[in-house]
Amino acid sequence: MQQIPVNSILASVELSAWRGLLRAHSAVVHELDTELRTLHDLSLHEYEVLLTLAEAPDGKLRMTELAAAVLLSQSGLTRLVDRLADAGSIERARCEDDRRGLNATLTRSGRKRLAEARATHRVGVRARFLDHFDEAELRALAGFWERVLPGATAE
Amino acid sequence: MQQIPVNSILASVELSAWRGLLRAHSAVVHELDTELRTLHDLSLHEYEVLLTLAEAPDGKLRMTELAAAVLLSQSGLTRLVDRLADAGSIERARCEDDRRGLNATLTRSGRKRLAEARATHRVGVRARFLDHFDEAELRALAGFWERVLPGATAE
DNA sequence: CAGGAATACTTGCCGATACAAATACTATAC
DNA sequence: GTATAGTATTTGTATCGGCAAGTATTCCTG
Repeated sequence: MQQIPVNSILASVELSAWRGLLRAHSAVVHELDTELRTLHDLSLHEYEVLLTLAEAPDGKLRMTELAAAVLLSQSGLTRLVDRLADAGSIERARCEDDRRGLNATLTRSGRKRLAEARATHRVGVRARFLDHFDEAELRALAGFWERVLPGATAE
Repeated sequence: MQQIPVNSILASVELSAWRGLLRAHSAVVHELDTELRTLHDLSLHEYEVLLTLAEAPDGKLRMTELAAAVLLSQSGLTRLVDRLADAGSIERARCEDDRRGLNATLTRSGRKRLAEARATHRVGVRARFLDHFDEAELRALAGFWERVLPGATAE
């Protein structure tokens, strides 16, 4: 898959492809995060938690599932949910069939908050990322990520 | 550049392209970081600082340049360099022509540390990212990042 | 060449996150 | 059914990184 000598310094295309990813990710994510914080007092991670909950089958998810979905450690998620719960956007309910577990759900206010933020974020992601590509390229990108990630890239 | 209704929910290809980026970045970076920490007691950021210094024209860089190169705030860089200096990998020298500034340089031990880590990291980046693509795709990726980043993606 | 603005860097402080240990509950083995 | 192991979550503690304020030095303007 490569005709570059295997132990050499990374070739220039490789560097551009790899470092470019780091830079692009950093720049775009930082801007989107700042935008959400400024306009909606929500971090990108918090936004993703609200969104993930909104899209969950029954509108509820276990803490562990939520942590996996937003790429956060369990303890990280616990505190993030603490914050969202303090803000009244989320509620935790002891799971009836397995009383170790908790289901997080959006409150009415959380749903409202998400709807507002979602409009902002959708536009932001388009403007800073998606609009730079045509549909074939987006498809190509999606395919690339599947190769890199053995696991899922699904919505 | 898009035939998707502008205010709709993000279409599925878009989601895969965007969320895939987030996931792929997170997974790959996390693994590379862990690898460097485990094998060389160096974070990815620390590694990048050492590498950036090694590749600098005179082997030295001002703190500000370094901060920009590794995508860190100035204060973040100050502390990172503190750590590397405590570890004996870097030295800070008051800049003679502008005595506000400091030049960071690698020590002999820092150079050695970098050389070791570099071998690991090169293989790691290939295995987890670069090897999934052929050369044309790498070129395509590099081009994508240039679009997303108005600024440089150069080595 | 004095005084004020700008620049380079560091420090004080704080928030976010991770890892490991603790807690609470469930499942399994006997 | 009790003991043991396993799972779900939280809490204790530490680190990393950011912002804003502080210090030192240089640049600019008259």
